[in-house]
Amino acid sequence: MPAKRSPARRPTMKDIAQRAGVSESAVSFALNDRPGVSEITRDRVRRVAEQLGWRPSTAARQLSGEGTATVGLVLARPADTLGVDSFFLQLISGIQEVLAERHLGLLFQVVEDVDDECAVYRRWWAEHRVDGVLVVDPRTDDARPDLLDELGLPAVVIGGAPDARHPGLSTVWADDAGAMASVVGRLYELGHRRIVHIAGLPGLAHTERRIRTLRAEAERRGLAEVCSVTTDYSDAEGAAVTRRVLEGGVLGGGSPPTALVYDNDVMAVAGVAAATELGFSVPGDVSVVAWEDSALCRMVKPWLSALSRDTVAFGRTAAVELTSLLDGGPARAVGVPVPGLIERDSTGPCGPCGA
Amino acid sequence: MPAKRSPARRPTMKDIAQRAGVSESAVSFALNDRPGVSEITRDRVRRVAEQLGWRPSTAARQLSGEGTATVGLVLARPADTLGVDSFFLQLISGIQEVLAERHLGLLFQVVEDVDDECAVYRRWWAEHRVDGVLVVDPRTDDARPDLLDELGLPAVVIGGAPDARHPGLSTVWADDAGAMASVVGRLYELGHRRIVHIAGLPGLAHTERRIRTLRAEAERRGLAEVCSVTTDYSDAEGAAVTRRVLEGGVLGGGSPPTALVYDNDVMAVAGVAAATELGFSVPGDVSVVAWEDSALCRMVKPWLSALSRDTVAFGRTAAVELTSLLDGGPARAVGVPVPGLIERDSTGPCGPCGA
DNA sequence: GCTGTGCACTAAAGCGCTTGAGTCAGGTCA
DNA sequence: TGACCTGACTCAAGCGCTTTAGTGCACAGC
Repeated sequence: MPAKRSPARRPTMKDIAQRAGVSESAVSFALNDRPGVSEITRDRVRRVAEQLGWRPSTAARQLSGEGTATVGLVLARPADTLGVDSFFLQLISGIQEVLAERHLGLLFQVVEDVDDECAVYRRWWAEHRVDGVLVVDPRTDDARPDLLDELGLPAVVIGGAPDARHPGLSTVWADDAGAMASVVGRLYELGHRRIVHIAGLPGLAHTERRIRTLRAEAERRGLAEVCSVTTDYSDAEGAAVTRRVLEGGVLGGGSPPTALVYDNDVMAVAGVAAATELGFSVPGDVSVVAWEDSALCRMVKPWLSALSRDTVAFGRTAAVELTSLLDGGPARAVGVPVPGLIERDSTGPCGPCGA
Repeated sequence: MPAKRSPARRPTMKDIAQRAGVSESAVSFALNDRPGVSEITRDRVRRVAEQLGWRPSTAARQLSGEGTATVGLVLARPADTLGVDSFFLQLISGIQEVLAERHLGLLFQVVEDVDDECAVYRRWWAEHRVDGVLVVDPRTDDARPDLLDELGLPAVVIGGAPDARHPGLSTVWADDAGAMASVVGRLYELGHRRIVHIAGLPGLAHTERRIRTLRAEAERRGLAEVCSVTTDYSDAEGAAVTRRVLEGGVLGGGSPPTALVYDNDVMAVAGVAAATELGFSVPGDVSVVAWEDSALCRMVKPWLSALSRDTVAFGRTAAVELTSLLDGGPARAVGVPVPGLIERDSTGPCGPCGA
């Protein structure tokens, strides 16, 4: 027989009942603030429970109809796209702040694509693993809301637009459209007329929203030479697209734009490097704005102007919505503050441009 | 009554039993590959289960003595330190690859410090939430191994040194000492005699190991002007320390070093920026090595020479060890390949230095 | 014919908790 | 005095599984 050190035993309600001299039910009532026991007994039970270091077994609790006290989050991005992006860890740490308070666990999974993600939801649901989920990276044509509806799994969509077709889902959304409009406005003010938007993954709801807004704003202002190019968010594509754009291969007329808006910080940094290599000075020849602020933006020269928002708070808000949903609250759509443009050194007036 | 769409019902073993015309026990035997049913019955049961989309309820399963099919990972780092570091997401995605295969869930939590981390372990244990845990950022004076021993929670320590005092814990470790020795060796070869190591958090086991090794190597080679400075891994401290070091405030004699070794990529990048600002050219005046390779290292000029390892594989290895532990395998200490130095443009021969 | 053996399968207990249906003492009211 | 509450508890069932101890049957050996 292996001399395995016998681990401590977990106390159960039965232990408490015995010690306190009452029935298990009484213990249950006492510990769950249900009527049916006197205050005196309740106190005694609570004390014993504390003293024994008792915590309810989530499994047992769940089996008798309560929830699992766990929410799920799945990230559908290939491992390498995940790398440098600081967004998710920040988001998650915001989420955790709220969940930890309520002793809710976070079940986390990384998968390759949305189909796998759906499979995970099904499995979690069938295995009774989670009470609800947080959905990130909503898409324009997204199978997930329908699925979650079908499964009856409470969910909040992070970064989606409010969606009338799924009244059961909460949404926490940032006003990308507003932010994009303000960026374009500011660039216009600085004299820029030729703008390229190096966007993120096509199909992502916020990517499409930004692209639409850019187009709308351009039309409104009568700018013909404005466009978006989608990428995979990687530094490699950021650099490649930047080269293509600056060599005149994208905008009409064969000449380069005077302002570039990148959908994340990683691409912006890579883009600036690429631009510099091609002999473009930033912001002399071309202005650069990064969507998403982070330490990265202050690690390169020139420091990048960036759209900054409080990602941790974003996560917190999402978690709060989910807990409220779990408490039986109504599904809602709540907005978070519009990202603000922090102007550092990578943006400037359009000099001898527009020629 | 609210017109709530009734969600799909989860099928249970009872449903399968009925449909297949056998008892629940038979179903259990069939589905768990236990003897006691004929192959014919087993097949029939399996087919029915599949057709019904049945998955075992983790709660029920656990309540009857099986595990929870969940492992835990807690990250004890303040939210802001978490930011730019690509290490953890990579590690986690490696871990996931292995866990997903076995349908193990990953319970994830971010906390402030190790005390909180211990509290989480206790809670998880008491609530029966996890079958085992992955421990990261081992420290020189670490309370966690003792605690996990006491709780009898299977665990693998990621990045620790093999630890004879805790025979129950597995360890997955990288040979930092070897890597540091090789870096010092290479720098020595290039003519560098004055080296400063901008280390990570003090108290972290691998930080201390690297510092010790650096000192040992310096002594062995008779280098007097070599030292380590600890930081919090942030770009801010990386830059600040770099300035202090280059202004001669750290090494004896008041003159700057000719080579800098940074414990992560973020600090290395920030450091190069700081050095450039002070008028030092890289690698002309000072060579720079980053410990941990990532896209970041190729986003700045000059491209950074870096110690590279396969972090995703690191995570995979750790997860494999944990699953083997859960299967009743023995605790082991397994090494992963020593990080290799990729020489890019930030390292070069020590020119007119050593004067 | 009887016991023995092996096999395929069923019955039922039990895991730790919640909960609806009792039970029982003490008080109220007619 | 007896019917009737009410508050404080206890009982026991049940959640969905696993598992131990059967049960019933076919076949073998004496």
